[in-house]
Order: sequence, then structure tokens, then C-alpha cells
Amino acid sequence: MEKGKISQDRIVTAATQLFYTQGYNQTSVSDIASEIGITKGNLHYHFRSKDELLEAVINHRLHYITDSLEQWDKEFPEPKARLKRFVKMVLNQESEIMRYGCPMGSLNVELGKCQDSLRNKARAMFDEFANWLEKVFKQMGHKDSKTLSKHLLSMAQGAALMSYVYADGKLLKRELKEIEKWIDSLAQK
Amino acid sequence: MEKGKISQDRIVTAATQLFYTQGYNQTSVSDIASEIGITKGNLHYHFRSKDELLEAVINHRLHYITDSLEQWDKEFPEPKARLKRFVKMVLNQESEIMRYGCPMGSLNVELGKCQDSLRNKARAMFDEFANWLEKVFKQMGHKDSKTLSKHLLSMAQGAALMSYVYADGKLLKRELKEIEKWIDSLAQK
DNA sequence: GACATTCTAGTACGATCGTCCTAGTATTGC
DNA sequence: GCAATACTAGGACGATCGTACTAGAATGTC
Repeated sequence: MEKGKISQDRIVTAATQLFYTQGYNQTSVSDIASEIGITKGNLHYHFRSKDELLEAVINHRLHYITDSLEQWDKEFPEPKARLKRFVKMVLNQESEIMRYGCPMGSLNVELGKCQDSLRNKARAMFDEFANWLEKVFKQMGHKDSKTLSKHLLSMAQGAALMSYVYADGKLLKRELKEIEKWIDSLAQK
Repeated sequence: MEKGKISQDRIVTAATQLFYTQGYNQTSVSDIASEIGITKGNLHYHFRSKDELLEAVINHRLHYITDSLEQWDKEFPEPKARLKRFVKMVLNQESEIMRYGCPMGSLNVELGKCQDSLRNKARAMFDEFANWLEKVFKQMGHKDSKTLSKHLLSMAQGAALMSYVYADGKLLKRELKEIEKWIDSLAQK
């Protein structure tokens, strides 16, 4: 549609990548601008502040998450298959997680020590997954679906963090396999 | 002893706290200096660079970890009691973890995206725990002690991260209880 | 084809940061 | 008591950052 959206999307895409690989505080607006070959002043026209750009980046991630979850719902009617699809998503990102950590987890860790507004924004990504997982566990007939949802996220985050710290892909695979065993052991309906 | 050590210790103590609560990159040397009522120039005399100060902070943490582990070895001859002491340590830090995350985990996440030398330094804290846990699992007669060690750390890190993101102390307690159940279920000798 | 809007480039500003220099003050060893 | 050392205070430096301003180019509309 509008031409403007193209530049804006390019900025958000580049910022998403750089915020992930370098961290939010370690990435300057000049870094983002030069990454896509525009000037700082131009970027400022599209996003008046770095915070505003971060918000766009988080929204970009949120939309991607929402779309993925919707897709999974369509593809997998079975609750356990849905849970395993979640685990598979983590596995698919193995090399990125090893090098840069979990994009959701590390951003939350970094922004948690900034202003509260950013902290809440970043947490929304977790909520997206947490609510979806909760729904799945409820579908399986579990009363403590909230607890189970957070438990699964907790295990996945721990696995991602450890494999990042040790740059160890095998560690991630091992831990994810443990999570799958846990899923298998769950009662259903 | 030497008078000098007093100032240096005060600097390292303040830096340790501020790096933890605000993050390394979000803490300026002025912050640290003014925290203990000295000037930037004075701090520069003791630590010629921020990196040098960070190294001192990490060494400070490393010594504290080493001392704790030695203490635990003395207090608890039973391997499972040692593992549970580790879990208890996490529980004891509940309020800090809720507000600032795991001091070891969040520092590793932040420094991982900086220079490699800092990354390796930060990882040494994990190694301290990992090697100790490995020793304990070996003591229990487990061949896969390395895997179990990382698995326990992984679960603990996941719990800390999630309780931090959601500022939820109950979540941490619940996850730690799950870890204790896992410890109880382990075969011994 | 003229006009309004949208976009872009380049630059400048104020603030903050890590680092360093200098000069003076305390402390120590002999 | 004196010289050498260790420490402190305060400020200056270059660099970098986020943000803002201005003028011109591109684009779309009627």
C-alpha cells in the first residue's frame, strides 16, 4: 500500500535484529540507520524516539507470535501436539539462541532494569505464550493450567539461557527432550 | 591491613550492588563513585577502567560462591542435602530475584552481547556451581553428572527468570518445590 | 503542470559517558 | 622529621549518544 510503510518496515526489521543480537542499550539509532543505508535524521522522521522504535519492535514480535499461535491452532487439534509444536519452535531457533539467547527472555532481562513501561511491554510477549499454553492445558482438562503454563515457559527459558551461556546446542536439545518427556507424562482429559 | 583495601572494597561492594540492580551498561562510574561519596577521579585511581572494575566485581562474586560451596560441603555430608542447600540459596534470595533477577544469570545475559573476554569471565560463575553440582551428582553415583548438573542449573535459572519477569515470588517457590521433588526422585549410590 | 504531502539528507545541539591529568593531602617507612 | 608512596578532589578531554531543526527531493493528487 503506502510507500511509507516500506521504509518503516525496513527500520523495524533492522531494529528487531540489532536489538536482539546486540541488545537494546548497546544498539544506537545510528547503528540501525546505517544498517539499512539511511541517515539518523531520516529515521527520526519515522520514529521520534528510540523508545517509540522499541515499542514498534515489540509490537512486531507480538504480531509474529500471535500469527504463529493461530497457525498452530489450525494445524494441530491435539493439545499435546500443540505443546510439542511450541517446543519445536525453540529447537528451530537453536543456532540463534546459542549465539544471542532467547529473543524474548533476553529482552525482558535487559528492559526489566529500565523504566516500568518498557518492562510491561516486553512482558506482553511472555503473556502471549502463557495465555496460549494455559488454554492448551485447560483443553487437556488440567485445573492448574496457569501453573503448568508458567512451568513449561520456565523450563524452556532455563534451557535457552543455559545453552546461550555455554554456547552449547546439545545442551538445548537435551533439555528440550526432557520437556517433551514431561509433556508425554501429562494426563489428558 | 592496608588502608587502601578499605576503599577498594567499598568500591567493589557498591559496584556489585549497582551492576546487579541497574545492569552493567546502565550503571556509570559516576553512579558508583557518588554512591560511596567519592569522586570519579578517585575511583579511576583504584580501577583504571570500568572493565577492570567489572572484573573485580566478578572475582568478588566468585570468591563468595567458592566460600559458600566450601561451607556447604562442611555442613552437609549427604549429597541430596547439598543439592537442597543449593535450592535453598535461591529461595533465600527470593525478594532480590523478583526485583532484579538472578545476579549470575542476568549478568551473563547482559555481558554475553559484549566482548568475549567479559562473557568468559561471567560464565566462570556458572562454572563454579556447575562443577560443584557435578561433583555432588558423581558422589551419588550418577554417570551423567555433567548433564544433571546443567539440568539443575537450567531449571533454577528458568525459575528465577520467570519469577523476575512476572515479579512473582510464589512462582519461584512453586518451581523450586518442583526442583526439590526432582531431587527426591533421584537414585542415590 | 502546479501544489501539498511525504520523505530524505545533513548537520547541530545538549547531555552523558569513560578516561585521564594535575595538584594537593594523607600516610608510611626509615 | 623527611622523603617516598598512596590517596583524594576536581575538572578537562574527546567521543558518542538521542534528539531536533532545516532545506531540498520525491511522490501523489487534482
